Amino acid sequence: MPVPRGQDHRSRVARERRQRTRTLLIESALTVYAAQGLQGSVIDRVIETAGVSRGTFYNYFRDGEALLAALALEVSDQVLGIVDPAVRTHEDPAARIATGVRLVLAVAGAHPQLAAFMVRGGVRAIGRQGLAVDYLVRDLSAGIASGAFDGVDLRVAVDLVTGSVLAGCDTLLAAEAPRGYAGALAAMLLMALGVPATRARSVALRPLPEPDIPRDSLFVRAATLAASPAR
Amino acid sequence: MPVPRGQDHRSRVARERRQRTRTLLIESALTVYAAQGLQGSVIDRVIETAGVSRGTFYNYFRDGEALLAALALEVSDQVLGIVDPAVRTHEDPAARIATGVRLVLAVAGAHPQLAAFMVRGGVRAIGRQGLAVDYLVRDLSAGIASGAFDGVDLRVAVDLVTGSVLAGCDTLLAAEAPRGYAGALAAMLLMALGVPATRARSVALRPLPEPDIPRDSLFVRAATLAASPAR
Amino acid sequence: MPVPRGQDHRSRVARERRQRTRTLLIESALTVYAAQGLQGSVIDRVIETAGVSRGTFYNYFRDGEALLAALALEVSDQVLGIVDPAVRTHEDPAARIATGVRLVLAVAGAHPQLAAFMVRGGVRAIGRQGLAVDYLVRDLSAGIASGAFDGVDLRVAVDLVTGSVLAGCDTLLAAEAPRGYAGALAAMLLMALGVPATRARSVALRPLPEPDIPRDSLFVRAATLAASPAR
Amino acid sequence: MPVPRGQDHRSRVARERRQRTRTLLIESALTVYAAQGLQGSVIDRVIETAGVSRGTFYNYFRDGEALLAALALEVSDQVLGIVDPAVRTHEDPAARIATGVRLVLAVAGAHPQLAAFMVRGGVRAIGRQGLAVDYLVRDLSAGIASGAFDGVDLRVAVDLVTGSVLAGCDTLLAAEAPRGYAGALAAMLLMALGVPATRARSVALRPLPEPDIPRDSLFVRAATLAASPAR
DNA sequence: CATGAATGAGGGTTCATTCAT
DNA sequence: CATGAATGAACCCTCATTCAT
Repeated sequence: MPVPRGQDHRSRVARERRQRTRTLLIESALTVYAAQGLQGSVIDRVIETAGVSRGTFYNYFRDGEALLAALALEVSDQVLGIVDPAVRTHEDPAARIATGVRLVLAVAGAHPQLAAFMVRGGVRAIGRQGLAVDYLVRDLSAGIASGAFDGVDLRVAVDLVTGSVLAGCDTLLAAEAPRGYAGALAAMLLMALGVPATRARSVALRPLPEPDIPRDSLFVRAATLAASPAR
Repeated sequence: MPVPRGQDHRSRVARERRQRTRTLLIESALTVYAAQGLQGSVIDRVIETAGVSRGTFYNYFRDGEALLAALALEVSDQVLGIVDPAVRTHEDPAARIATGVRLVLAVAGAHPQLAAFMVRGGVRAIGRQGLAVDYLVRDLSAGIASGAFDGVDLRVAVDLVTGSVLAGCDTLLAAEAPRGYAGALAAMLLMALGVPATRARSVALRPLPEPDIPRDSLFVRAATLAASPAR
Repeated sequence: MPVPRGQDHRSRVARERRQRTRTLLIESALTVYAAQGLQGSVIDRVIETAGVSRGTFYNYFRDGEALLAALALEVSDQVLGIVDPAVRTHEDPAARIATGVRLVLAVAGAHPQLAAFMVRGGVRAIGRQGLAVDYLVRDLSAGIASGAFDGVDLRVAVDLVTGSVLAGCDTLLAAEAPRGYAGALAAMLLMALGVPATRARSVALRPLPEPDIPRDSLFVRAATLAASPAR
Repeated sequence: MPVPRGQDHRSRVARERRQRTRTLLIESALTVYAAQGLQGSVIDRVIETAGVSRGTFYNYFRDGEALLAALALEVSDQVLGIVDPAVRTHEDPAARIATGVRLVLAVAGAHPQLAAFMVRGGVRAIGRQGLAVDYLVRDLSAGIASGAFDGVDLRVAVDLVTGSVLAGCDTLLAAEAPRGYAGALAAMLLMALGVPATRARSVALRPLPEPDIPRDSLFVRAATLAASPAR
């Protein structure tokens, strides 16, 4: 009669539980930040949404800022996880930019919480140093170097793209985006970068594969949570 | 029924004083919002900066929100007062857009408090309904109607311009803007709108008259206040 | 018809009110510290005792520590104000020490809150640097220099006196002090300092003037407060 | 009905382990109390220092108070175990008092954790009822009865001795004690008790055997623990 | 109208203790 | 018995707003 390796088993179970609670808190945080931005009683609402006690929160995050940082990191990770693989299927810098922009807007459109998080100050949290900007810089630089984006200043281009996408999220959130909004925005960005109109439109409007959002992604789970808070 | 002169005089003086205090509070508010956004003890700092008592504040504004609204209105007014006259000197929609964008960035660059206010949430306060957007819509619509901006969706164009300018303010604020930043941004926006590159650059890089910022404008006075708070 | 100097009057009234509240808080603090020492919910009880709101407390003291510091200073001041004048009526170091010790114990005996405050940690707050110790050092040094306290180490003597007095306060607080307790303690301290027994006793047991405790002293008012908290 | 040996063995081993953990917790408690008094997260630090889980702690002590009580008892026991044997080698009450005082200070000097524990409130925990005071009373009473301490009030004498020793610990802790501090203090105490100066000094300054502090005493082990917490 | 003391709801954080595994 | 996640009461502190003078 084999004895279960109690030690191992116990600690594994504990570790898993810990991870689950941490994730739950981050999901709740997305829900809360999306709903009310950075102001007000963040922690209170997070724990209520998560169905967890006040003390538990502080067992996982030193304070609200730490939570926001963790959330920003997670959001950044997951968005990139969805967007970058599709971006990488292209060699052409213009196609990469267009794909990235369109996919980000697609995800934001499908997950209003993400759009809201970005618009309501989350982007500040991710910051200029955010990974997403690194990827954008990567593709813009390649285009500039290859002559595809002739005479373009990197800094200006980054602001153009990030600023437009953020404003786009706001529009998506307000449900005021016309059909083909994302494609049109991407096309205009390419034109701004010097891509001829015809090509810009053909690249930016070509069919886009559905973004592959995992069933248990942060965004999906947070949406569920928003619909029916734990407890 | 003749009003005694004394009466008249007294009430005029009183009205002027009232107006001065109100203006002082709005200037202080700009200083404070620019310095710390919406977090922390806003009103405390406003009255300290203005050198005015707590009670006085509430004699002029019902609450903090009312102050923010008044500030947003004032900022919007003054920016337009500086920018629109210069914009109106042009008939050409492209020139109008470029001039507007460049001047807004010039003012923001010259007055970090304005840039900070916009970036730190002031834009939310001004809102989409803000006058500035109306003017932008006016010029974009004209360009679309005239065929200058061919195949452009108004909504997308608005987002592109406003988003880029806002991101630009952030860059200016971080003092990371290269020389010619505003012109380059304007040129790219024109290209995005379908203006051919050569023309876009010639329009967007042509010499710009110094923005005419009145000596006693909100921005100038707020800067003074930031340097040496009243009292 | 003379106009009241409104400005002056108003600000004077305000200043007086401010002072009164501050004093009230310090009195309440003495009551509270005496009752429960340094542990537990100090601020809550202070404001309840003072009949004042939470916010008011923080308008006067940055935190509990600042309150304790102010209280310690005040206690130190007032005890010395009562004790030192009587001490100074003597030239003889032995008489000075004996008078000081007896008076401190007399005040502590008459005002259990003072005794409790010292025993419950207030002395830590006053600290070794407290003024009282300075005065003690002054008199001990004089005695050592004059040869009255022959072969005595200052540091050791300070500890002997302060330690004994503190222990004495504890005994007074427990109401276990026999008649003549303070005099007997003072006599033993003089003997420890090398004063011959007969003289020590004659000096330490000679009639002592009643300590002159002002009607509105901290101790008297705190006692009133303890009996019937404001509101 | 013979008990199987295995049973016996197992339970003995278990009992010993239990005892070891309990001791470890008490040692950790000394370390913690010495370092920070009663403020802050006592239990957290105790279990961290002991390298033991939260739950384990509560298997050994009902609550924090029970731990403090156990610690106080243990400290008291061990100090007396070191001091009393040496005291008992003397018949003379004066020698007994002097030896006791000097040894307590010697142990406190050698083990700052002990000094800190006593000063930081441990004495309150040990309380007047503490064994040490019983032993002091024993020797003082004998001296009074024998006429060696003529005209001395027991209560006053107890306060004098305990108060001075406690103040002495504070001085030792601050590392401000001059050479010969303990002897000088003891001599003054004897003089306070009526012992003539010459005799007091000869008794209190005579060579003192090194206190015999067992290698595995609470103090030694706690010091080790402070240097390198378990785990 | 100006003043500034007072208010108290609101939000943040800690830590002794419990309990399922 | 050991473990450590979860708990929540108890505190601490802030700041927009009111109101008597």
